[in-house]
Amino acid sequence: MNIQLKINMNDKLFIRDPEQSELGKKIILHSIQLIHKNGFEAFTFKKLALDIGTTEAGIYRYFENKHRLLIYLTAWYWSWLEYQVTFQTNNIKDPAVKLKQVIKLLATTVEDDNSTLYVNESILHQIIITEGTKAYLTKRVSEDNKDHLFKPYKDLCALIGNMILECNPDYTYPKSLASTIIEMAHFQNFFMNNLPSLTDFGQDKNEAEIVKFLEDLVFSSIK
Amino acid sequence: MNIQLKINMNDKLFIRDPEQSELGKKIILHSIQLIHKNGFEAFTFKKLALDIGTTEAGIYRYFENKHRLLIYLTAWYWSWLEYQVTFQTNNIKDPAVKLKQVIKLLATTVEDDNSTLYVNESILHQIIITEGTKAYLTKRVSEDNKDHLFKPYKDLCALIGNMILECNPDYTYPKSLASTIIEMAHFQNFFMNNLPSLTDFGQDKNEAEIVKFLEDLVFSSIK
DNA sequence: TCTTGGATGATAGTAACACTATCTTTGCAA
DNA sequence: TTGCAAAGATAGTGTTACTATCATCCAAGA
Repeated sequence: MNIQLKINMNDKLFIRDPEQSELGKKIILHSIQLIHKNGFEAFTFKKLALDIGTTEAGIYRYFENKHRLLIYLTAWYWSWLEYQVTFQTNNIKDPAVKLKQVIKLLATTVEDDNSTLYVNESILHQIIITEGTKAYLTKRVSEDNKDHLFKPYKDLCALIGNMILECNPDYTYPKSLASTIIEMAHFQNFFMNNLPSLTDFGQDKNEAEIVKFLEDLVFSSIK
Repeated sequence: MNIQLKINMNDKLFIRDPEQSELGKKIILHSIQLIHKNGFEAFTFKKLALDIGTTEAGIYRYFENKHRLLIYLTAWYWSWLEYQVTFQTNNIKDPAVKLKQVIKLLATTVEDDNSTLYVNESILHQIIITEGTKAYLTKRVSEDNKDHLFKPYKDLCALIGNMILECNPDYTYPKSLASTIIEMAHFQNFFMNNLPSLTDFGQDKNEAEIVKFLEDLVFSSIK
């Protein structure tokens, strides 16, 4: 089976759709590599252009600025992850089993998905851990939200929130618990690898421990 | 009673101690105002100098760059908060009551503390919500951690972790739960005010709801 | 076959940002 | 009174974050 996955992106995220051209795809591919390598702060369109072999102006024809590109990458990731969640929980009847599967998907290193050609999901996952929150932790968040730039994130959160309600329809905080496990899946991972004393996983640095912590957190809460 | 609170800062955080001079104190005072007003990305030493009525070079004599200044402000805040936590939970015997008090301190708007003259804790709290994680979500995190720049944050986390253990010595994830409630006290607040559909507090935007959510989360987990 | 328009390349330019350097002035302290 | 450190004043450099313009190239349509 050779299926290709096409994620529809909100067209306010870009000036010209990067999926519609070779240069556009290169921008996505190389920006993921560069941001991963040097971090978002050190990432510039000049360096990206040099890396690709095009010019700065060329990049600006696709994205307004690097912050928009970051929002694009995060939006792409959340959309892809929502698809993964839907796919991987399909046909699971027991809502608790379903929720465990989701936690695993959130907190475990993703394998590179070959049905998307110019995105390395594994590296993108690393970027989301370190840079993901910077997409919305800005003064522009409300404006950007009005343009629906964070819809994929909110959709995933709503999906998980509903799964929580499936487990316990009386639980009072499904959405907050959903956003908590999404963010903590990433933060605990970052802490484990960089500031281990903030976690209980410092010894073996094992993602499975994060999964166990989150499962304990969630299932204790919804009981 | 007129007591003044002096927080001892790691001297790797600055080039010249801002608490030792008028100009230094102005830098702290005005940087808090400017970052709060325009956000950390738009904040520059040029603008800060103009705001204070000094020159760019003057600021650079105190702080290496704006990122170091941000780490300074966050470190100050966490130290101050640890003091508040210690003070406000003093003489409370029941560990559960203690922990509830801590959650309230974390998730509730702080009043400006008049025992610190040139820091407005209330505004600083807002900054920490939006910009706090940017202090450590960088490529430099390990180096900065080696210089103990995040010690106040880690100390607070350890303190709360120990309170959790006081409630239940058998709980497996005290440190991760501590870092979770610290971060979530802020994230849920940010979401409530900016991306409300990620929370269950969209209607009345009441911080007391966040407190209830966190209490439920914590006490369900440690049972 | 010609042409036309859209994508790209090449080049240039500007304002702001992130510093560094140097020299002068000020104020207080030995 | 001299001396020294903090602060002010000014200048300069390389980089970042764009914007503008003009040339080229290529594929689709007339």
